[in-house]
Amino acid sequence: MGGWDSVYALVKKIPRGKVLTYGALAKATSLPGGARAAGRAMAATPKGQGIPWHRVVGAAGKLLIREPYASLQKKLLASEGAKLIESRVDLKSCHWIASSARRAQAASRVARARKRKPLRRRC
DNA sequence: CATCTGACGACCG
DNA sequence: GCGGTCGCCAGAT
Repeated sequence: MGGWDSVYALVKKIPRGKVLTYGALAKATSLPGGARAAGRAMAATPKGQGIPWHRVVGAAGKLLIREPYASLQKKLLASEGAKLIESRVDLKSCHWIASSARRAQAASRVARARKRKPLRRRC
């Protein structure tokens, strides 16, 4: 195993309905080898660990993985409310940045306050 | 031990 | 916006 634990940890931290690009992920975790390493990390994602691997997409929000994972990812993202356009995700509204976790937290709080109801958590 | 293969991204035409 | 090339690295055969 490599230092991919930090990668998985960060992926787990991605808010529902948001996505992170391989490049950003690699950068955020200081992964050597860049985006490719992030991709490998995802490919090697241990199943049953509750890791939302589907929230990790390509540079332009494009879904790069192939079947059968592709359809599954689409399905999961769609169920989370992510803006899906064919095989892409609208980063404009769904891109999440680890650096702005603080801000995202605030946004999350707002969303929660808006509903005032316990939002059913998936995954 | 040598080689191949990929869940990538930046660049170029 | 799309497709081809190159660099990069780890795991599989």
